[in-house]
Amino acid sequence: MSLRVYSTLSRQKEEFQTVVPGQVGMYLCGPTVYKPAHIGHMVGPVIFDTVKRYLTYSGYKVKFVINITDVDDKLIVKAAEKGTTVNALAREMTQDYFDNLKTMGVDTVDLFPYATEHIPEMLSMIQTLIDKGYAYPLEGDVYFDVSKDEDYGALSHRNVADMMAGTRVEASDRKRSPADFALWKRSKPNEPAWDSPWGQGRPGWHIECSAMSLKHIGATLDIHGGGLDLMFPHHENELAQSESCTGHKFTRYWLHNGLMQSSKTAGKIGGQHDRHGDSPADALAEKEAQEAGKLAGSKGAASVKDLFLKHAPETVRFFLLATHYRSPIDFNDENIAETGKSLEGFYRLFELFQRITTRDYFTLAVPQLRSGTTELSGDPAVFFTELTALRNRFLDAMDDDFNTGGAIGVLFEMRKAINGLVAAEKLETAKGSPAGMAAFVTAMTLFRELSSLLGIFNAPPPKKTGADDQFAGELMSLILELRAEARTTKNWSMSDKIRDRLKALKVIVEDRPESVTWRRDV
RNA sequence: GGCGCUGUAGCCAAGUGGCUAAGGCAGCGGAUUGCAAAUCCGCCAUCAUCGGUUCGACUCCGAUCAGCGCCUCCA
Repeated sequence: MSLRVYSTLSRQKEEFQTVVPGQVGMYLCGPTVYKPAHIGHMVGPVIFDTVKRYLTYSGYKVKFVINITDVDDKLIVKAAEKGTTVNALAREMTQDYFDNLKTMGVDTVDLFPYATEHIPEMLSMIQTLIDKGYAYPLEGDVYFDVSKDEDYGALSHRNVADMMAGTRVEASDRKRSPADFALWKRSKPNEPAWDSPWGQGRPGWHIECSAMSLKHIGATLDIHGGGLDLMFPHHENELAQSESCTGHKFTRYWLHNGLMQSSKTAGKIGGQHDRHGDSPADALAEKEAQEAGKLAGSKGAASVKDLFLKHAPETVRFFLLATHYRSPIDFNDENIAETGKSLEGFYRLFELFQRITTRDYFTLAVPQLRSGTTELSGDPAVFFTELTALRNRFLDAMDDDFNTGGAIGVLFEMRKAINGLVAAEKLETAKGSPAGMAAFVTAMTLFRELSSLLGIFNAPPPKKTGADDQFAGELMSLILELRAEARTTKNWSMSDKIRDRLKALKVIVEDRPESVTWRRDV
């Protein structure tokens, strides 16, 4: 099967064909760096990091760009609140963002362009739009004239008249139409400002993405990603500006990811949402409830760094990818904790591999390209037949609009199949055959090849608290040695007492055919 | 009001015009174990409701109910 992707513009899955064969230009709308990132900010990067991994594996050369918005109203307000400068705040929060990306395993981004470093490109674009009659300067601002763009609204499937009907936009007397949006805003005193043909000012929100994507990728992007909330007005406006400016199709495939939701608060205020009918007080309460249930708007949304105090980053990444990227994700501690539990079985498998083969799973050399995928042949033949089928299902799922949830399901099945092999071939005892061992290694190599496409299981899981302490390790050796003596004399009550008491201390002891292992379970 | 999305087992979740509707977590039964743990095997869903199209629908269409998003410079 070849790759198909769902594009918001056409509202259907399309055959994936790039502008330049074999190459992909991918642009993702990044953060406005005015506050610490929360989990919602990580969704897009994790998803598109995974997309890049898969495209690269499929043989494409991918350029992946995420912009950093470092000038914006919110930044200005926040910097003033904190008594710092816009620049200093932006730098601090950008670093926070980068730290979080790294922790989440997002390491395939090629470039993070900054808005403030692309002012000349934006000015040039704005000038072109004015020259072509798509934009008009007004008292130091410059607006895009929506009425000049016949396709306006195509992406979000709405038209200007309908939108106006429902909004309480006070018709700004200054703009020709309330729907017109700012390309350039004149600055007030003490605000960041740049010289322009229209006076001192700063860029509007949307123009930076148009200018930076044009400069760093080209007039036509293969993939433009972002959260569903950005579809309108941000992406609609980008689209309008860019196509009006360059005359080329702006983006081949629009990929929008679903948003994080918190079930803790969402839905508590029931009833039909009617923004016109409610009393002001009700409307306010309703809005607050909605804001709280919506991570992005919630002032109280935990920062990513706080989240990592409770959950391992790999668990969070796995959790995000277990649901299709276009679906909303219900984010709460219980759901993530459950994901954490379901990962334990994989960690057991990696330990098993180490124990049996004495090889380090995480340094297994794996194929980097689909064309060079792990060869699956040998004994037992039925096992290899099963592996082949599983691999095909995994890749088919990924080919179908990056269905990571389906692919993850295949990983669980692969885990079961491999554990089954180990049991059937008695690999954990001295009776294991060379062919069985070889099959085990091959299967784990394939597992690593596929799981790495999701950016997971690339490194050993973090040790549980206390388990990496050398002193604790030595004590455990001593205890287990004494327990082993008790067991040789069949002193089961002593043996069991030790194990039970350790269990109360969150130390799990496992007696295996030829060894005893322990681990922390916190 | 306008434009959209979602509703699959106790919970999370993939998917399909017809063959057994993935997988995980929890639960139950069994194998294994001195007993456990881990692992394996087995069990656990008339796919929100009603109607229509069809030889046949959970899948397509319509209505209803419920939840949610955007229209307000949130990823």
